[in-house]
Amino acid sequence: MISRTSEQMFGRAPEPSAPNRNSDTREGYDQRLNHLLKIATQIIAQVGYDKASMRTVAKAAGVSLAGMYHYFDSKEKMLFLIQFRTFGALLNNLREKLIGTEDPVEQLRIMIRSHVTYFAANMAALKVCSHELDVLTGSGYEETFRIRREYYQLTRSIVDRIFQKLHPDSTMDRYVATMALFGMLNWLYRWYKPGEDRSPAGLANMIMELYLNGITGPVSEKPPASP
Amino acid sequence: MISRTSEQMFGRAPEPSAPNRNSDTREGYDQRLNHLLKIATQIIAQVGYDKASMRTVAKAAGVSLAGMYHYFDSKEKMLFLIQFRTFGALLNNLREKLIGTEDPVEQLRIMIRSHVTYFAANMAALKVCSHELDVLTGSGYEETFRIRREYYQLTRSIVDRIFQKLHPDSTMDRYVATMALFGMLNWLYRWYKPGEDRSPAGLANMIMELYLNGITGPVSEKPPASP
DNA sequence: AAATCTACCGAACGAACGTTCGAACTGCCA
DNA sequence: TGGCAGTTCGAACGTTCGTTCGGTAGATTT
Repeated sequence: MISRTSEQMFGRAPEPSAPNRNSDTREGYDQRLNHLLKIATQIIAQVGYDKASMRTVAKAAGVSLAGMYHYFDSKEKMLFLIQFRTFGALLNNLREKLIGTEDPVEQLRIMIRSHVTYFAANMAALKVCSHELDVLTGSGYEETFRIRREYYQLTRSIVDRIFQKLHPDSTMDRYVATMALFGMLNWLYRWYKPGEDRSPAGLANMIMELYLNGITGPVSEKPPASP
Repeated sequence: MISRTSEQMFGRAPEPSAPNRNSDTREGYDQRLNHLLKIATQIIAQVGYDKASMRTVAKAAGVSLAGMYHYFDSKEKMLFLIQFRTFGALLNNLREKLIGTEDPVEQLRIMIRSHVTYFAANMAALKVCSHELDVLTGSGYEETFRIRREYYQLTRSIVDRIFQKLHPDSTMDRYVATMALFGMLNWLYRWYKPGEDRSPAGLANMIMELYLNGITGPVSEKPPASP
């Protein structure tokens, strides 16, 4: 495979400086790459990274086995692309939605709603991200880890400010409190099945209520109804 | 392997009816089996089920590759034994500790403390149980699933009674509430590292507080200090 | 002493895996 | 028209895997 690291990372190929070659080629390439990644994501989510062979993915995508290696240096790089894009989108999503809100409790609501919504819309990708967290090695691992750490720190800073505001003297370990939230969220892929009776928006509201008030606390006023 | 299903499942060999053969043989067998399971648990927890080859486990345990199959029908049966024993111990543990307590909130405290304590004492085994949940197939899967379901239903009934007592009109989905708790608990293996500053008992107390009161709720009175 | 049983092992088998190689086919520019 | 770069593929290579087979050593039973 030709070196095109930065394009692969983001799935973009603006490349404004290069001689403006016919964009059909590049667009076709990216479209095909996205298709392969999508299929690979579904299969890895279903059977796990180790049992998802390149042969299986190739067959499901309608490509020869060797053809896969035109798009991916290796199987691990393929997983890297899935995780890098998903984590990146998750982080960007959250950053955008947080703009303009200062109240930390409201920020936390936004964070939970944002995460659950993205999860519900990309269940396979987030399952791969949650379940195959430590498969990557070397620089691939470090690169995804960097995004995850930013996502964590963003959330952690919100949790910190909530405690600072409401319970400045609490001995609660804020690391534990943040990880408990991620536990609720990252475990979703194990049990959540979308259905009429349990919409993503309703799920997000319940997790918000649980994390903010607990199960013995006061029932919070109903948040603005969402469809 | 000779059929000895029930003994293997529980690691016991009472066998009172059989002619009382020299128990050294049986005890030696069970001891060796436990040793192999312990090593296998550590390795699977470290590298995952798929990448933990029978060769690696055999070498680490000081047994030949073929020797492993004197104790296990197959690699999958080996994993089954690990999960079956761990889930079984977890469930029995909880049932015992729940005896004599009626207040559902206190019962939930016991459940969380029991789970976290067992987790801290058997981190590798519980990691294998949380992470390789859907590796087993057929009857092996169903058998472990049965225990997990009992563990869930026991917890769920406690959650139900708490809502019934404190918030009988709440629209909170109790399934979601129960799964959120399991999310907090089952995600522990991803981040918790034992240390002086974060003891298992302290961790259990924090999770209790988070799940009961949330992060905006009232700071609950300090529970009886534990060392 | 002979027969039986348990515990264990070296060596091999067949399958599946990730990856590579050389050759086709395509469309584009000189 | 010729050549070049991008794309795809069949076939193979080397490795690793779970599992099996035949056999040995020692203890126990007959």
